Amino acid sequence: MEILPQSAFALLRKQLSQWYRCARRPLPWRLVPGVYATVVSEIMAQQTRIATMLPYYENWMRRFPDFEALAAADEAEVLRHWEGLGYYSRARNLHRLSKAYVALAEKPRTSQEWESLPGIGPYTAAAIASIAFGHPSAVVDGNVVRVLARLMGEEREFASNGEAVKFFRPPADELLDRENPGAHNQAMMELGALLCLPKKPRCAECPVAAFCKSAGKPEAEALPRIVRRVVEKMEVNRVLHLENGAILLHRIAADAKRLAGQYELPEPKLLGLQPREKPLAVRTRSITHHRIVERIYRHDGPFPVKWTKQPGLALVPLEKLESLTLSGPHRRWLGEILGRTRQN
DNA sequence: AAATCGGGGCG
DNA sequence: CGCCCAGATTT
Repeated sequence: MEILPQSAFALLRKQLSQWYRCARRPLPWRLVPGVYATVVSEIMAQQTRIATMLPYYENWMRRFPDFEALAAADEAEVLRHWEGLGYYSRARNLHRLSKAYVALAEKPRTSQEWESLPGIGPYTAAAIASIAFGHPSAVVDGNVVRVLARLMGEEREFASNGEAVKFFRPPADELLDRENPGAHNQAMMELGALLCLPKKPRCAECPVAAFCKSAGKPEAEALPRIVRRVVEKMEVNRVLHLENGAILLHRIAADAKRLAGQYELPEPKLLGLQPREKPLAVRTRSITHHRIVERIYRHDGPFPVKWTKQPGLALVPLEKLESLTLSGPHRRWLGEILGRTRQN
């Protein structure tokens, strides 16, 4: 896998590491590093922008400062701290991981050892082993795929993100700075996050532009070429019903595939209602390849069918909302809608 | 190999 | 509305 002439590798690594030392963001897991901080930050960052997960990270570390604290916590409280971040299996797996970790006499160190723990795949295992233990395992995430595709001028079309990750693993391994793998891996990702942007890359500021086949060219923006899934649109109606300082909520079944055990505003069909003309509020959210428009209708009663017969429906006093895990952005919605309703 | 997870922010 | 983010797991 010929990326560059051998003589160029050492200089590229040096340019990259010098840039990284100055340009790296002062992220909390860099300021207060450690094995636990690395694990939590890497799992929270999966498929999630750093800016999005940052407040969750701070809150999480206050409540669960180490593996022991997390292992001792209830799953309900763990999920409550993940509420709104999405991909909730990450939180369950991190909880399981902590319980397994504290029970281990020999703690995992290598990438291979970490990958046997729940929620740890190839990327996260390599990240933990390199950053927290200095082991020479190269990471390949979305940033690294983009940086390498442009560096190498790789124009082939990949059928999926996974295929691209597989393709760029050998060159990532070859390029890895084995003397300083943690900083090198983070530098590659930081380059993708700060300069080698998906659109309008800032090649003029790039420390490795001299080695890059796409630097300064308009073609850079088109790399990597990955076939993306079509976005599916969905529409959902929901009912807001308030009664004596309580709100009607639907608890999603514990064995449901998605959002198990979480609370949401009930859909009209659960209550035998038809959505009326004018929604109280309209909210849009998205997850992976879904884009969901949700219309929230106010209903003061009465109900055509006795809803108390429906499983999972319950009137929850507003002051008890704090301890429940609400689905996705529901807590934010309720804050907005109830705040407005109160004024009316 | 492909689908799923039903989150969010940006241009 | 399209794109993509420090991906992993299930099918």
